[in-house]
Amino acid sequence: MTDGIVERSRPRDRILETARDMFHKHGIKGVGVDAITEAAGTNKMTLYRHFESKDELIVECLRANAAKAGAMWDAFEAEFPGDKLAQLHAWVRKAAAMLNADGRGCDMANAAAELTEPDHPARLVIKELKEAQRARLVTLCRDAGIGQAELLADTLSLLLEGARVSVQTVGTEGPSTQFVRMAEGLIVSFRGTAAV
Amino acid sequence: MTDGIVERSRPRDRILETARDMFHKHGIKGVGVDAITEAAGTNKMTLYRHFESKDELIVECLRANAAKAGAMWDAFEAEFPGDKLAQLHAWVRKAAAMLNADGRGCDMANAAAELTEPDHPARLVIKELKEAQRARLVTLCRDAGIGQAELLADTLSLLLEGARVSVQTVGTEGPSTQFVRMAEGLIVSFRGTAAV
DNA sequence: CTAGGGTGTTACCGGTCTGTAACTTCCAGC
DNA sequence: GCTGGAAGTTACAGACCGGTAACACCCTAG
Repeated sequence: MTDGIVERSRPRDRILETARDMFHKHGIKGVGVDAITEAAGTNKMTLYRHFESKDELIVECLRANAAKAGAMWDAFEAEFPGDKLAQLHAWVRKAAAMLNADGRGCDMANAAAELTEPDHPARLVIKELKEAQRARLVTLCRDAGIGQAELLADTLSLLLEGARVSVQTVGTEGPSTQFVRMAEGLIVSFRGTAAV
Repeated sequence: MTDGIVERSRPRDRILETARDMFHKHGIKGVGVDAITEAAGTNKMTLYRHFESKDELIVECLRANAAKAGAMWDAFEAEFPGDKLAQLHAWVRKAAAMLNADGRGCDMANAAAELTEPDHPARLVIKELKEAQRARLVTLCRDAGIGQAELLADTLSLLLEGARVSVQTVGTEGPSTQFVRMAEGLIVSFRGTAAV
C-alpha cells in the first residue's frame, strides 16, 4: 500500500501529491513520469496538460514541500502564541521526530544532490526556499531574545541538515541520536550570552 | 577541459579514476557507462571486463574515496605526530577548505540520496565506511583528552555533513561560512569539560 | 439537448540506458 | 618471430526515458 493516494480529487492535485511522495521515496531520477501518472490514477497526457515538463513538476513539488514546512512553523506560533523560545524548542522536537520518521533526508538537499546541472530550474528555487527557511529561523531566534541569533540559527541548521544525511547514510542509530541534546545545549548556551 | 584524466595507465585505473570524478561532478544516475569509458579513453567492453556491473563500479569508487580520506587522516598524524589536538584542528581546517573547494557535497551522502533501493550494494558500504570514519574521529577526540569524545565527534560530524549539503543548496556564502567558528568553539568548550 | 472543455486511451518518436556477442588488433614475454 | 591474453571495435538486444499526436469519451454548464 505504497504510492497510493488516489483519492478522488482533481488530477493535477493527485499528480502533484503522488509525485511529491514518489520523489521523496525513490529520488527524482529514480521515478519516471509514467510511474507517477499511473500511481496517481491518471495518464501521461493529463500530466503534460498541467505541467509543461518533468522539470516544472519537480519545481512545483519543491514549492509544495516548502509550503508544508511553512505551515508547520505557523502551527508552532498557534501552539505557543508569542512565546518564541517555546516555539524554538518545539521546532527542535519536531525536527527530531521527523528525523526518525523516515530514513530519507531533506527533499531539497536530495534534489540538489541529484540535479547537478548548474542552471537547472530546480536549483534556483532550492536556494530561494532554503534561504527563506534560514531567514525564518534567524528571526525566531532573534525574537526569542537570543544574542548572535544568526550564529545559533546557522548552527542549528547545519546540525539538522547533517542529522538528516546521517540518518540516510548510517541510519537512525548513528550520530543523529544526539541531535536533540546538541540543539538544546546550544540554545541554553546561547541564552547565556543574552542580547547585546 | 573537464573529465579528462586520460594519462597512460592501466585501463582499470583510468576507468576508476574517471568514474570517481564524473560521479562526483554529475551524480551517479547522471553519468552513463558509455560516457565514463569514453572520458577514460577506453570502451565499454573493457569496463565490463574489470567490473561486473555499474553497481560494482560505484561501490569501488566509494571505497577509493574512503581510502583517499583515510590517507588524509594519516597526513595529519604525519604532520603533528602524537599531538592529537593539533590533528583535530587540522581536520577542521582541512574540512573547511574542502567545503569551499567545490560545491558538491559528500560523495557518499550524495550516493545515498540517489540510490534509494534499500538493498542496493552501495548502501551497505556507505554505512560501513561512514561508521569507520566516525570511529576514527571519536578516537581522535578521545586521544586528544576530551571528555565526552563521542558527543563532540558526533556534533562535529553533523556540522560538517550539514555544511556540505548547505554548500550544495545555498552555496558557499550560506550558513557553512560559520563552520570553522562553530567547530573551534565546540572543541574549546569540550576541552573545558576535560576527561572525567 | 447540446456544446465544449477536461480527461482517458493508444500509439508512437527519438533518444539513452545497462549489458552482451563476435570479432579484430595490439603488445609483451618467451 | 610466435603466441596468448588484454584491449579495442562494432553492432546489437531489450528496456526505459521524456514528450507528443490523434482521437474517443464523459460530464457539466448553458
